[in-house]
Amino acid sequence: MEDLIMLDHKFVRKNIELVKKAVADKKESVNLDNFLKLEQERRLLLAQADALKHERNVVSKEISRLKRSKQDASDKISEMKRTGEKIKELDMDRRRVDEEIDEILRWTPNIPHESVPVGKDESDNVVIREWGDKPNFDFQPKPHWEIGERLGIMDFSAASKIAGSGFILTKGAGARLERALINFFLDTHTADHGYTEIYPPCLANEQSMFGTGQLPKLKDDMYCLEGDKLFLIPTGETPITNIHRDEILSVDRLPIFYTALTPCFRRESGASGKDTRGMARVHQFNKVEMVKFVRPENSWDELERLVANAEILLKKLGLPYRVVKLCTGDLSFAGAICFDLEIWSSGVKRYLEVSSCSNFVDFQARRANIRFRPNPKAKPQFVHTLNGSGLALPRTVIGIIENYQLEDGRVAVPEPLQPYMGGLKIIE
RNA sequence: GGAGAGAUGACCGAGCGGCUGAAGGUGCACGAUUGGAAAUCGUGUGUAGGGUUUAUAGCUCUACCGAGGGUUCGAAUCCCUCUCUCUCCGCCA
Repeated sequence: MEDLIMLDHKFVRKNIELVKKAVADKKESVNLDNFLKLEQERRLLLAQADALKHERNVVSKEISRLKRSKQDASDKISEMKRTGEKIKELDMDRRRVDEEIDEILRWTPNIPHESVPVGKDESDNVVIREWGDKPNFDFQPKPHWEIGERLGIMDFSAASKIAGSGFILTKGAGARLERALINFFLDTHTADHGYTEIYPPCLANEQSMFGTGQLPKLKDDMYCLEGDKLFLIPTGETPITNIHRDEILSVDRLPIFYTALTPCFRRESGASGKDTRGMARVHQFNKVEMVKFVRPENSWDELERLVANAEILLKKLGLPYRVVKLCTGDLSFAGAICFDLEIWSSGVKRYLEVSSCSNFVDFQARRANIRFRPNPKAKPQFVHTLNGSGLALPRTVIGIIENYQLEDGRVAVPEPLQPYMGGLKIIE
């Protein structure tokens, strides 16, 4: 993979103002003026080296001809020896410049879609729509950790004994509730929405992490096995999207829809002190992810359907939620646009993000080199990739426990989950 | 973990210092044949970067035979390192 493609050179060069704006709006810091300078230098070095290589190719053929007819070629050989050294120098210079350019491009984020509101952080996100009513209790609703510990279905002290703070342990009906949700989600996506279920590796190498855009920016947010150069995946998006890395997909295979349950590992290093109680923000959690590979012209429609595929789960579960469009400052490095689904949870009295649905357009496809051929004669083109959670588990569990809690501390099981819980209607 | 074999274009597979951007086949596209199809025959068919250009057209140059480095006037071919795959042995859920 010597030639990793981020945003491509030409595009950045020709759309420098657009890229600069994206960098500023996403609050990244990338020196794009330096890019222009280096890019120019690169082209110059390349032209010089190419000219010399051309000469070498021509003369080498001549040497071969002379030798075959038993003629002397020694002055041509010594001339080419010098040319070879010159080429080596130019190539080395160019490689140095390439490395600097790539470093800049590696840190250049995807360009937000024009419809994305410019804003500094989550306070500038825009609520698109809301669904369902927040439950009305005639008692004081409790947070999930109180309910969970009293019912004996969550054990936070055991989890921290085993691994440390920020880890969770569920048991009995609590563990089963999560498993029920997982099955409900996967069954719905595979049976109703046309996704193929995958179970991928949950460790991934550097290249995969780069492909989906976690590297280089999020290096410190991930768990890394130094000795093996592997990362624990922070999301299922990483292994699933990388299934087709470095492939040219035949057009009749598109669109491809995958869904997968994976654990997600996050160091949450910048988040200490936030949501420390309970299971709203933890180092390891399960998530069912949906990933799509589509033709570019379809990706906006596919995004709408992706969001709908996640929303239907919340509707079926009867969890009140809102759909939020992220502003530029809250949008991920790789995203062109992103809708978050946030459920209202009565105990913590907050909206909790349970899904993020993004269109990456061709950004991940470039980095991971995932292409398709629109027709047999056409040049390969980058696909568009999308992904969204459907859904993140611990927070959905929170929503159910807190919104379905009863005054006596028991918890009702939403109807669609009951078959997955062996008919259980109430957790007590 | 030990021993061996291998990695070549969309795919399969030859080549093992110059005449190879790469034989042959499959697939695909176009054409011929057919009432239509199959079969057959013919032609074509890689990717990326630079230059030129209104152009992702054309022309031209360069690079690419797992990745990185080296030897050489010249490397798919020789040498070194790494990664991955397969076979056998050992070990283990």
